[in-house]
Amino acid sequence: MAAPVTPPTDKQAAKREEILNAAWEIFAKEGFGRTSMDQIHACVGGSKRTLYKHFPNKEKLFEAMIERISGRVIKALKPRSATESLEATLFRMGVDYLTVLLSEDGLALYRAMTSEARHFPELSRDFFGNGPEAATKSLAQFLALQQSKGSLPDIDPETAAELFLGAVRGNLHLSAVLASRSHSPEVIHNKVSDAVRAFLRD
Amino acid sequence: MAAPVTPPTDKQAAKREEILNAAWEIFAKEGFGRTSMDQIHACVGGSKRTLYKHFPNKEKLFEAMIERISGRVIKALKPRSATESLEATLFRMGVDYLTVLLSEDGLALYRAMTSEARHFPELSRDFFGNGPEAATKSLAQFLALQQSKGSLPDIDPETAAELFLGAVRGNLHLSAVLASRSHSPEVIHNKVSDAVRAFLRD
DNA sequence: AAGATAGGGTACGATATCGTACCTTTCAAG
DNA sequence: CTTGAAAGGTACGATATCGTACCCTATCTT
Repeated sequence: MAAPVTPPTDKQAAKREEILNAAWEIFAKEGFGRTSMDQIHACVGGSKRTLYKHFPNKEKLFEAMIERISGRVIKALKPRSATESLEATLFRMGVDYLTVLLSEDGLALYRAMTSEARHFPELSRDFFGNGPEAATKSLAQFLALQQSKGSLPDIDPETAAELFLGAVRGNLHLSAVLASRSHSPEVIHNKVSDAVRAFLRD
Repeated sequence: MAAPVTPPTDKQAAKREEILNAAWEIFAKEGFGRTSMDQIHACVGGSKRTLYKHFPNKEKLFEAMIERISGRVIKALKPRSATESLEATLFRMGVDYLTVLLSEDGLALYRAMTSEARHFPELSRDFFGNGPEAATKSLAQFLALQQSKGSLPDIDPETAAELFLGAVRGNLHLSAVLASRSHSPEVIHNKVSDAVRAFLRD
């Protein structure tokens, strides 16, 4: 006997996705406080009953939506395996990192997590841990490998990774978040290039 | 004849301060959306009429409060004149910068500006311009001076300043904002010390 | 084909919030 | 002492929002 209560899982899942997409659309633009369930309901269509069937309240909807988009953004942050030279790898990692951070979703997610960190502490802690901190650890691992090959001076790799990624962010992230400045790929490339040169002292 | 309509300006100003302090207390903890005028009114006491006499609505109160606290925080960011060695100056500037950024008010202000950047764009733009950007420019000026003395390689000073301050922030700021981690003065000192060493390549 | 189950559409109750109105109290000036 | 403006105290109206209740349609199982 198949589970009798969830046979048409596909449609339900599709509806769920639809709701989450609509919710993100509005939450990302307006923030948690200024977004009403009625707005989301109007955007997604259908009945309020089904909306509340999928997510029992606004908080739960917000959490589910954040976990979803967070997973997506963080996946884009995962470094690809490094087979190029030290300099090329640093450059590529920096560009990838900044590109995700400064993407529309990356910025909206960061704003949402910053705004609601006090009211959704586990959520934002997880975001930090799986996002920026994990990225730092990944880079640190790579740097440790390079040290074992003698291509890098013997500094604490995690410290070095943090310094490098901080330098890569520079003021770009702050200016995007606070001053709504958008940054072209060229600007990103130049900034990362500066950081790599300074890091490797060329 | 003294101005007949505003003789007790002192009391009015005192009341205004009181309101702004109460407002900051709650806004900083709860954010704009979750703070109600009734809460502020209850906290400051007195009549709602007088509250609205000083600030015609919630937005204006928020703006006035942000400008006030922002001015205070930014003033603390202004670098003292540098008379020590290059290394000592960099270190001191870094510590001062991080200390302000990671202070309770600094973090609350940053959260507020990030959360409300879309709805108070001039406010957050000014905050970025007078805060982090101005700090970068100050440091750049100092670095340019050092270059003219030959104590530093010939890189674009503003770029170098941005890289340095970014490295100083590292993950401390992110972890404080997103993961509510607090950082002792020792941690701050160590982090800045790392950044200075890397920057000067000692 | 018939009934059960999910979903659409909308109205509703409870509550909270913004900003105002009204009346009373304080307090300084003439 | 009188008087008039500023501030305290509180009630109120309008509106918005969260979550639920109802009722009707469509789709899927047996």
